[in-house]
Amino acid sequence: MELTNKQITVIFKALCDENRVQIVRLLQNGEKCACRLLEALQCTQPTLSHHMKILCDSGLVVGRKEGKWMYYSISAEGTDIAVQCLRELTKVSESSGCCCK
Amino acid sequence: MELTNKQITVIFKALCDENRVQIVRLLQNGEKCACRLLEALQCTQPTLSHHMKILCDSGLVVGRKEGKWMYYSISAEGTDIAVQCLRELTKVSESSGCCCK
DNA sequence: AAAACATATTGACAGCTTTCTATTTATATG
DNA sequence: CATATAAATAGAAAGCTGTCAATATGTTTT
Repeated sequence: MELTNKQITVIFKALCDENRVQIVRLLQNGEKCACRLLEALQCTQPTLSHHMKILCDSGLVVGRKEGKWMYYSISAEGTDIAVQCLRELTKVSESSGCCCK
Repeated sequence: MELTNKQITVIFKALCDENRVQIVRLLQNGEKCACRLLEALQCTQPTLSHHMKILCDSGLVVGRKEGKWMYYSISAEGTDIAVQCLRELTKVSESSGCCCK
């Protein structure tokens, strides 16, 4: 998995905003309709729509349209990529000196 | 480990900027002096200092002062917290319906 | 076809981020 | 002690982000 610096920022930008973190928490209970999220979120519908776009762009969340409703859920694949990305990015190479370099 | 939404945003804000992602990559090879990072980074010294502050605030990076030099490295503890935080945040509860809710 | 509803898009504005130059603080050296 | 060096801070400018009101798009129902 080779991600550019730019792609990495897109993933983690999703979690840079308190409202979006809250949305992810709400989705931990399973797939939710946008209107349900809106009820829980003290913001307007366009603002929610904006946040959902950023979450979907990051890959952490996926949307599914059903009639006039939009259902969102946490993406297992997307979150696996994010976790692996974070692990690899913060992994210190074995040949690197400890604190005594 | 109970982090607030705000604390979570502070962690991931560190990785929302391409320059900071690049800095973390540079630190994968081990502890580095600020002046070394500056050489590799096409930005001014105050800008680097600003980014290092955000990285340290996130806990992903730690700084160590030695004389007039400042040495930075990836924090094993901080990155473990970040990975665990990301895992927990994106974990879907077992009782949640699949796609058929 | 018209009305109602759910969501997305547009455009505007306030506030935050990134970046720079200039300056300050702290440390080492002649 | 004066000078040089490394890093942090202050202040300002440009650009990005989050937010809203208004509007558009798409879907269902009457």
